[in-house]
Amino acid sequence: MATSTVEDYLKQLYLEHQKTENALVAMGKLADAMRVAPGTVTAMIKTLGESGLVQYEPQVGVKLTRSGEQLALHVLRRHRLVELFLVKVLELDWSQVHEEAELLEHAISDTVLERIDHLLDRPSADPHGDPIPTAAGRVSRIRLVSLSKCKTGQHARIARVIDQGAGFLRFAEGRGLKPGVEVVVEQHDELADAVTVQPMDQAPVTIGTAAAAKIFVKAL
Amino acid sequence: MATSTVEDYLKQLYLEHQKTENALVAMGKLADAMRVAPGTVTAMIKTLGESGLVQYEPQVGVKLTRSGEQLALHVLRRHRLVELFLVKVLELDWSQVHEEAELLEHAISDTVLERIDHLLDRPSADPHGDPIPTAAGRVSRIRLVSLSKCKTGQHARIARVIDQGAGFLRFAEGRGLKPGVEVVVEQHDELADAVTVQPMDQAPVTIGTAAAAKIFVKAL
DNA sequence: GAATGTTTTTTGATTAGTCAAAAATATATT
DNA sequence: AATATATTTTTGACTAATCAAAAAACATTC
Repeated sequence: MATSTVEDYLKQLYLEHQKTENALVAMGKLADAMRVAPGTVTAMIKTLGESGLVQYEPQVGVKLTRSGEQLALHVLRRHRLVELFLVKVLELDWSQVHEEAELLEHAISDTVLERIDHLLDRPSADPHGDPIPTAAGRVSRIRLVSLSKCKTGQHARIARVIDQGAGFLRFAEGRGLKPGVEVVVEQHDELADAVTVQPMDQAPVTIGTAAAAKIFVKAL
Repeated sequence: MATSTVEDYLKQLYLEHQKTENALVAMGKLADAMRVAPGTVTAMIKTLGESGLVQYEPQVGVKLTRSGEQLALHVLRRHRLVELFLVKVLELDWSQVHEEAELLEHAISDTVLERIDHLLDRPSADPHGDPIPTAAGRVSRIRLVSLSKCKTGQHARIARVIDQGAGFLRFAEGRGLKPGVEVVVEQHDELADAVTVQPMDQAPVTIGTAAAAKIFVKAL
């Protein structure tokens, strides 16, 4: 059985790998993500390499093997199902659930996970719009477009918000910017580095492109 | 913050202390309960003593201090609320929930615990009838009588089953012997070492006094 | 291409939790 | 009481995960 520390390394490695478009993940990046000293990562990655969970290229970086990826996806599945469960059943705020799920993801058995999945009617995304891997370890890879790339006049539906920070999430929710909401891009001004969107039945909001880049939509 | 190992020692110490009618708990007993070598317990108890969580009498035994007890009760509260939650909301079988709760009890935040408590409408007992300590660390101490002490003809309601083993619990459930069920003691034969009870609307069951001793009732 | 800076690895140490086996202590039995 | 048995403590060792700081490797810049 993988310890919860190992599960965290694999999960974080998976997420970094995604972020950097499938390149090897640098040790420093992983150290930051894990909030751990660089030397600790080197040591850990070596042992994960010996267990066949990662492929390690000294001085270059590291990536998951297939079995490491399967394990990472299983952790991610638990994390995301738990998040949705916390929002839907226990009515926590979406800005809180990431932290809670960080703990619970290591303590949920397959039996309980299956019950949650069933209760939520086999959902495919968590409250932030992040896809929930299947029990078999498959992830739907729908291509979405970032709000920061939308043209003026675009009509779309928010599908995903990529920021687990409570601050940003509370802000977004307060302005009506959460998954499921329909929006119209009122104005995208490259020079002003800003996007103005109008969520359905809400006041228009203007946000910088850095913030807009964290919100992904599906064109309508 | 107490590690989950420390939480387990405190919880087990509390339970053993109950079992042995408030005597100091012998190191060997704790070692058995924790499924750990005796020397390990000695070492652990010493450090718990230094943290002021237990009072340790070398060569004699150990018991919780007030602050250790408060912590133990908080763990027990999580454990029992989780058990009830698993049965009521996720519809697990009462014979499974103890094992699951062993894991989850260390991963539930106060926020989540409060939501569960609210959802279940501030329950006072878990699926086995074990009392759920309040958030302030108070436990209701209702005195119940064991089925093994009941006289022939006694009419009573099952209130608690003290055995976390899946085997016994499945057996008991199959025979209608679970908390809430009304029973009549058809016959208590001291010489035969057996008790025959008839659960409401079920066939009568005859069980040995050792088994009957694990079932507690409230006289009606 | 030598000097400077950044990243990664190595080294030596630390903490929590554990075990096996030896030593000490307490309890029972003749 | 003297011996045998059981329990507890001590000792030395191990694993997983971590850090700080020195060393090595790589990258950048003048």
